[in-house]
Amino acid sequence: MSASKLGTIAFKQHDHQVCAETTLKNAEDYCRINNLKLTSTRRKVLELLLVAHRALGAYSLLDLLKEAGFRSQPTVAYRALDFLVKHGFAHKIKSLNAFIACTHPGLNHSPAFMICRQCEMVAETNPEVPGFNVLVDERSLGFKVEQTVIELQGLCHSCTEIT
Amino acid sequence: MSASKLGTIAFKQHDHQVCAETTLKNAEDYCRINNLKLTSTRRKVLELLLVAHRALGAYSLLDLLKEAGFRSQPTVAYRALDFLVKHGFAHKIKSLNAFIACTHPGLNHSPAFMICRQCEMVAETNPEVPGFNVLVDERSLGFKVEQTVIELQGLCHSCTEIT
DNA sequence: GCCCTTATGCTATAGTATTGCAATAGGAGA
DNA sequence: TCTCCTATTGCAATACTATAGCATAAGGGC
Repeated sequence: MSASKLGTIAFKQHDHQVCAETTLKNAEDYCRINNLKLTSTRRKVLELLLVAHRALGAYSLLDLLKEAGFRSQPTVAYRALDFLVKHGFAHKIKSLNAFIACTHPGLNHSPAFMICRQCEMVAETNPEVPGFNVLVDERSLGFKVEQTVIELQGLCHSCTEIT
Repeated sequence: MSASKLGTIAFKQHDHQVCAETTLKNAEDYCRINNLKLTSTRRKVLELLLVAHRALGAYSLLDLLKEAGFRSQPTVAYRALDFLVKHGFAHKIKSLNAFIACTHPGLNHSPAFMICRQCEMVAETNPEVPGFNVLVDERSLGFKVEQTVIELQGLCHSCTEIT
């Protein structure tokens, strides 16, 4: 049985390649509509992140870019990542200094991430995911929240079972 | 009027020097009781963090250590910081790659931080701070949370008023 | 005194990210 | 088409953050 047949609710099963292609197509559409340029480097970086299906450091990405025949100076990766993050196609995981593709881009959303310390999978929550809820009352906090970084580290369902 | 007379609820006013001394004394007590060694470098780093009263990068800290007559190799700062973080005397703010003193150390707590992008102040929430609440239901998430990184970026009360 | 553990000294290097400036490409408007 | 403008890319250097490895020293228990 292939690994893609296994899974849990949050770290759910699917074919990465199909998932990647669909998301890439969506990204292209989104860019066309919003007059953004998904240049070949940017597209490749997004594709690499999607196929990897986990968080990648900028320099790992750079290696992959190199293999794919792109230039491999840091700026190449960082510039593409800046673009992708800025427009919601990817997120930076601060805990890992790494980047992950976003599967529902375009929204200016601030998701939370669940990072499995064992299998290194990163799951992004979205408003539909039950079980997680952050309540912020800016008035009583005395703080105007503009951005949130919420990263939960622990064990995903699969890894909990194994242990 | 001194800056210490001003303030908000979350970023509340107080005399940093007094605050620092009290917290340092508490840290000493805690270490004595728990058989930990608050060596002079560790103590100095904690003091510097407390007096700065904001997040400091390891290398800023290193500069301050140097001024204070300590050695200034990175390991000096990082080792002290490791100790302080490990035992709850300080926290690392991942968003900033910087460190901040904790004013209620010893507890193995996972606080949330509010980071003002304007004045760079960092406030640590604790369970008593109203207005902030994270609800995690591990069962429905399918994820066993071991550690949390929660960092809110925005504007503190004072900076909101000014703007 | 001896052993063990923890902390420090020291050097080197790994890993992450940005700056600055020149060159180029592609679209908008004359 | 030509020109201007803006966004992107090429390129080199450098800044910033963090850890590894191994030798030495300090302190506590027996």
